[in-house]
Amino acid sequence: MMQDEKLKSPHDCEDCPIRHRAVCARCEAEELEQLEEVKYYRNFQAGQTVIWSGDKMDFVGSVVSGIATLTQTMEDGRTQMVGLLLPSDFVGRPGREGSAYDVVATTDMVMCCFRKKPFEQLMERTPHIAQRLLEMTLDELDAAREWMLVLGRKNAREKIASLLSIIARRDATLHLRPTEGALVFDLPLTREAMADYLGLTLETVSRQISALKRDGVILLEGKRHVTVPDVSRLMEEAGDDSDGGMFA
Amino acid sequence: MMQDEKLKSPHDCEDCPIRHRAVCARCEAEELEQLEEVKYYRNFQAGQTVIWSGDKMDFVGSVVSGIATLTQTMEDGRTQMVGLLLPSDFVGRPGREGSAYDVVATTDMVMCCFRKKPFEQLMERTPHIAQRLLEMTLDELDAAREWMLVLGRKNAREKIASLLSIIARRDATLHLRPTEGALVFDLPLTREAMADYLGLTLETVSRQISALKRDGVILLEGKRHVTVPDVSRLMEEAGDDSDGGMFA
DNA sequence: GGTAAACTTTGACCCAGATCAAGCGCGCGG
DNA sequence: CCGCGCGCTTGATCTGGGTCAAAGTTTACC
Repeated sequence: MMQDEKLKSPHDCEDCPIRHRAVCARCEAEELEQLEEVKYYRNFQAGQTVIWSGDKMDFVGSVVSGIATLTQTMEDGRTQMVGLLLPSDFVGRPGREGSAYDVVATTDMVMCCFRKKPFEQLMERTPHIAQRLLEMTLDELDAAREWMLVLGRKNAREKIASLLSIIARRDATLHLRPTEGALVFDLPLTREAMADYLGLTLETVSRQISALKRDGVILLEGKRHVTVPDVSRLMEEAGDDSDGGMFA
Repeated sequence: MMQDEKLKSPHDCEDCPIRHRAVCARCEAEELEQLEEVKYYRNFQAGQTVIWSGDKMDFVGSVVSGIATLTQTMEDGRTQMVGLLLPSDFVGRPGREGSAYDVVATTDMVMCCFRKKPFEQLMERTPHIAQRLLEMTLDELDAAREWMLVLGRKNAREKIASLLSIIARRDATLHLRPTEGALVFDLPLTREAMADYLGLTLETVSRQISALKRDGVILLEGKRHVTVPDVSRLMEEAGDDSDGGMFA
């Protein structure tokens, strides 16, 4: 296991790729300067654990690039993914010592970290940060509740379709790819990780993906590269309102 | 359907039963005065809908007494409860027009409502409110994620045990009932509502409750009055660490 | 006090998804 | 170039919880 390196900030907040969507989105130039003082970057390799559940966290931060997962594990080993962290998502909880979940990088990842104590103090002085964090937390809560519907009431095929459409949607907003009608993206998760997200076994995930492919809902190139020829068809399969405000 | 009544505030914030746990918990006397100006109370009867999903909300507020549920419904009628609102819990989302969920009173309920616009403005001026709301939202997010594990990975018996232990725990913190060893409480939900919370059918809920009773994990008086003779036994059945910090 | 409606329990049966078991294909180190 | 390991697919079988059905119990309202 190579140790992750702490780098001197490789770039300014000003031209940070997540400048306008992360927890710092609303900050003024002067507020950014204060953040820069407690900030540092960390690189993680695919597969590396960022934080273990229960561990003391001395930082919070934002995903700059790459993808991480948030998972919970029972004593007997059953695991449930409870969050998928994409660029601009926030990691850690101000006002709490330890992490409640395992955070694992599933791809190589760069995080913009803030030392926890100073960040918490900064938050008290800087409403722009607290406001933005509240907004992001409310969004995450909505996402978590939407996922509760998926876990509690959807069948395996609908679950897979739901996951694909969420990844597709987030991927689309990320690197603004218009692609009229069809969507193309890479799955950032193994079949097993998908199973952990969906409350299924990896075998069922594999079977349902094969079924969606067979039925023409998706096209696969290799195991990970997905094309969705008809997005509203996918949404139907997910059991959601078709075209739920997608063309906004 | 009798129309709910809008009452002139029946009591002062100062002696409000949820004064120190609701969104106003951190407010100073002077801040409370400002809140009082935009506040009013509403009573709901058991079974009454507080807000329909999608409806425009012109207020936010706190549950003062009674219990409400937050549910999501698919077009074909499948429903999933995504939240249980107990006294001091916050209803509504600042910065969003409509409600994403149905909110339904399951018992007679009193809500302390704030007109939405003025509340939002107040929040910008009053860090104590925003801070507290952030804290409460983070707690709800943790609860939602814990519930994702329940929905995704636990079997029916563990689900029921999890629900019982959550209700017992929240009930205990509510009206500080020490009751060494044994816990006693009333189920605030029908079997069907429990099923909607747990992603089960009401038949399975009924069967598993009977099984827990048969096995001596719980005692029932009538359908709703529950005694838990051994809390750590219940936690075991739920698949959680036994005595997870319960005796704090 | 009686009847209807709502809620709950229990039984019989079935099926979606879990489990167990092979085997494939690709990338990597030797 | 080979062989090993990991991720993935597919098949066979099993089972927990869903579905359908009936009947018991409580509550609410005439």
